[in-house]
Amino acid sequence: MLAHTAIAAQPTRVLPGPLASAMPMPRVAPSRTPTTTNDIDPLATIAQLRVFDREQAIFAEGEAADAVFRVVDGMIRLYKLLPDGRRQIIGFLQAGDMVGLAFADRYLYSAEAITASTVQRIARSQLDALLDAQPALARRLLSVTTSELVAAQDQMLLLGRKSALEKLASFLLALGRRAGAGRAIALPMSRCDIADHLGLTTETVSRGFTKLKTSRLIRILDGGRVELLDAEALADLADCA
Amino acid sequence: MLAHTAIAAQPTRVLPGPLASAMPMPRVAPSRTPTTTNDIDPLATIAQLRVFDREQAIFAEGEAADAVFRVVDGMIRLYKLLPDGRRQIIGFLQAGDMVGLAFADRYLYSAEAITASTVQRIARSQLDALLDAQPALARRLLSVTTSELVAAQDQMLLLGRKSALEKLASFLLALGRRAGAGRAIALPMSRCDIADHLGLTTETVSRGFTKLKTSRLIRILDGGRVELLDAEALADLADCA
DNA sequence: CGGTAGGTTGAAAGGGGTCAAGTTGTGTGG
DNA sequence: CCACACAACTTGACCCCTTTCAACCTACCG
Repeated sequence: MLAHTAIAAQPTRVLPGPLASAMPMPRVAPSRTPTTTNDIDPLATIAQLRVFDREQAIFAEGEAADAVFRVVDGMIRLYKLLPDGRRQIIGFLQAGDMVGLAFADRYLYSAEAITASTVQRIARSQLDALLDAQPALARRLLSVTTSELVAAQDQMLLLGRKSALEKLASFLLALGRRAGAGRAIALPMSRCDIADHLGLTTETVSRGFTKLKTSRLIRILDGGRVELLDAEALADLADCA
Repeated sequence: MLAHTAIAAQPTRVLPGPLASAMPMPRVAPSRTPTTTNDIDPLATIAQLRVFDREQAIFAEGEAADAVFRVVDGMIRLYKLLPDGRRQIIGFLQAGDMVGLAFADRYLYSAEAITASTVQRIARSQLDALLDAQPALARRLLSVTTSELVAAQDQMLLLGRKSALEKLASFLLALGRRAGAGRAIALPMSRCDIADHLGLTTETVSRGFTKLKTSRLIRILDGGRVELLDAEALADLADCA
């Protein structure tokens, strides 16, 4: 349950701010947030783009929380550790998700890039100023945070009350819902990451994948991708959650 | 893991709004929220006070979410159910806590009074209007919601990675932190409630209490109250979380 | 091609669940 | 105020799902 091989704290490249508007417009929490305003994103104007390598740390639990982040591209894991090394992955973040909206003075979890990732970095001081200037922004952030809270509550139900196979089915369906469209899902995270997200061990996750494969509910494609062959049966397995 | 004997949906008494200001001023999420403004609470002006009996339902998962609530007195449980009846208690709410800030059009969990409770009911339409009139309120709600998210993340770590005894110790310490002051903690909820909050069974919770008792870490007082005899040893057991 | 990390599979052990039987506590009615 | 009924809680014995420990396989990368 270890292998936390985060390498460095400094991003590979730091792109200056103005380039932000040249990037593909990041949506705010796609499929989870009912976006109310569709005008130019005010956050993008004060964000600094940063690129992180695979397995690189973005910030660590306990560090001064001087910035919040929004994922533009790639995948990030957020996790908390117990003193003896047991790890719980709080969530996997994809394009559009916000990170670090804790409003505590220290980060309460760690963040690492799973794949090479691009994130917007928004300094706390600038965010506070922007919140003063644009009060409507607080309502959008409230909406985003509320969506995260809903996801967290679903995860509590999963962790507290579901069996290993139910957890795995729920996890794949949730990923599928985010990916939408085709039924092929990218699984860039390791079995260990999945285990630490679902409160299981790598072995149990692996056995679960095998069982879902032999039951013809999923199919493993190349490049660590998975196809959901029978979403309905999976939903049944996942106990409707 | 069942025994969900919620009785009625209508509150016992409905007190008219103006009385709100005569009640003891509810703090916003005590010990979890750094209260920034100390002026008269704007929510109280549009809130309607309601009293619920012990074991009475406040709202149920799936109902139209036409109001949010704030606990003035008593204790509330929030929970989600799986189709087969397995229950996960999302949280126990006490004075100052907010309920139902989901901003979905349906409640995503159920709420029931554990003890006789007084809550402020705030209609969604009125809350929206108030948010328009007082943009600063959104930032306070954002702060409250963020605190809930932090608590939810701690709970994920607990559910996913802690042993039964560690879960129980963490739970008692968290309650103790909220109660503050003396080390006697009120435990108005049943063993079944605690079990459904910690992802355990009543039997395991009961065995845990016995073990903590015989280890002289806690002492059971009358009226379902518990005294933490050795908070440090408990914190050790809880793995610092 | 060889080394290594990640993944799969097997066998055994254990923590917590399940089932069952007491015990305590509490609210109600006589 | 006491007696009863019922629910909540506790304790014990057994079982099972997941973990643990271990071996092996596979893929990627130098």
